[in-house]
Amino acid sequence: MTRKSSTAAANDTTATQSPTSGAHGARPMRLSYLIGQLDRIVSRRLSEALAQHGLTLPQYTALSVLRARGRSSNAQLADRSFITPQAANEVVKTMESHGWVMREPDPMNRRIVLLSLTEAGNALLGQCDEAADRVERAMLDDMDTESAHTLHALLHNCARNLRSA
Amino acid sequence: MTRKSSTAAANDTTATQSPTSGAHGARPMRLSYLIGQLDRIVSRRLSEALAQHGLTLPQYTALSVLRARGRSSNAQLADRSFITPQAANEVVKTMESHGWVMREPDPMNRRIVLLSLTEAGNALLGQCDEAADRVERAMLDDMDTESAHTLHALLHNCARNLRSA
DNA sequence: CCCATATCAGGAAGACTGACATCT
DNA sequence: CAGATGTCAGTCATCCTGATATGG
Repeated sequence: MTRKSSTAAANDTTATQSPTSGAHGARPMRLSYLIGQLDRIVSRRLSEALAQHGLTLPQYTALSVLRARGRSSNAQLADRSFITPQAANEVVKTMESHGWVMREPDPMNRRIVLLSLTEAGNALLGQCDEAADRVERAMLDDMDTESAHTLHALLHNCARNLRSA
Repeated sequence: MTRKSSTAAANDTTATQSPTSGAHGARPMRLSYLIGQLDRIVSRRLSEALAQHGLTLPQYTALSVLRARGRSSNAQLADRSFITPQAANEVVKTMESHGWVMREPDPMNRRIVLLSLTEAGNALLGQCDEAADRVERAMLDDMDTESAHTLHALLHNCARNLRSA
């Protein structure tokens, strides 16, 4: 029984008024709060789904990045996964031992190790995509295709704005 | 200099084709990926901004929830912050020692401890709101008010769908 | 007896900073 | 020598699971 969003609202003694802040109750939560909340829920759902296939969320992210961008150095992978090169290296080491990714020296630069998906990694990724699709479909639920597309564009825009800032 | 989204694209050896996956290059990243990415960036920015006021992101979240919802039990706070009661308790203990939140026994149920903002906590929260506003303004940047409102609604909808599922 | 709440204890996963060697 | 990369080591903040005690 892992935190099933319980029955918390049971004993809702909902103080009619806070002692310090004058007005509350209908105050809209800020965007950063909603983003964090949603990420928490999605990550949890996704992790549960991926666990059935034997991999973690960071691993799934790395595999997705490698498929989308093709051969990448560890530094590139880290940058695109928004984690540190050290953290990315940890993930890669584990996945290489499982035979999901390959590491081969860059013919152009002996200092760089290029990473890419193996056949096994690509196949596993395909299976996990289905699991991820199920989670996202549940998330979108009633929303139409256009709304989903709008959300995609808005999120992308927000990330771009903050990255360039 | 902490990971300034570096100059990674420098040595872009961009393999013209992945060895395993046939087609890639323009594959759109899935929503869960974008959500995670954006949360990472926002959290980092927000944490930096909040640090100047002496508090962490989980603390800011807890203070915000307490202001928005009024007196709450630790269990309620945890549920609304999407963390475990134990984690919430950790945050509360620290904040109580700083004098930002008050703990008083529920007159209706001696087992429950009600949490609420102190004057100091409310004042500090107000200062941090300004810092958070700056981050969100940078995030929205060129987007108009309507887009921001749309994003807010969509995120809220997604979270609701997954929570009820 | 059963459930919810609060809280203590232990521990695991992730990410960060610092340091160092190698290569361009 | 400067810049970029990969990697090892240490550390830390956050969150989790497990267990206990108490109240409704």
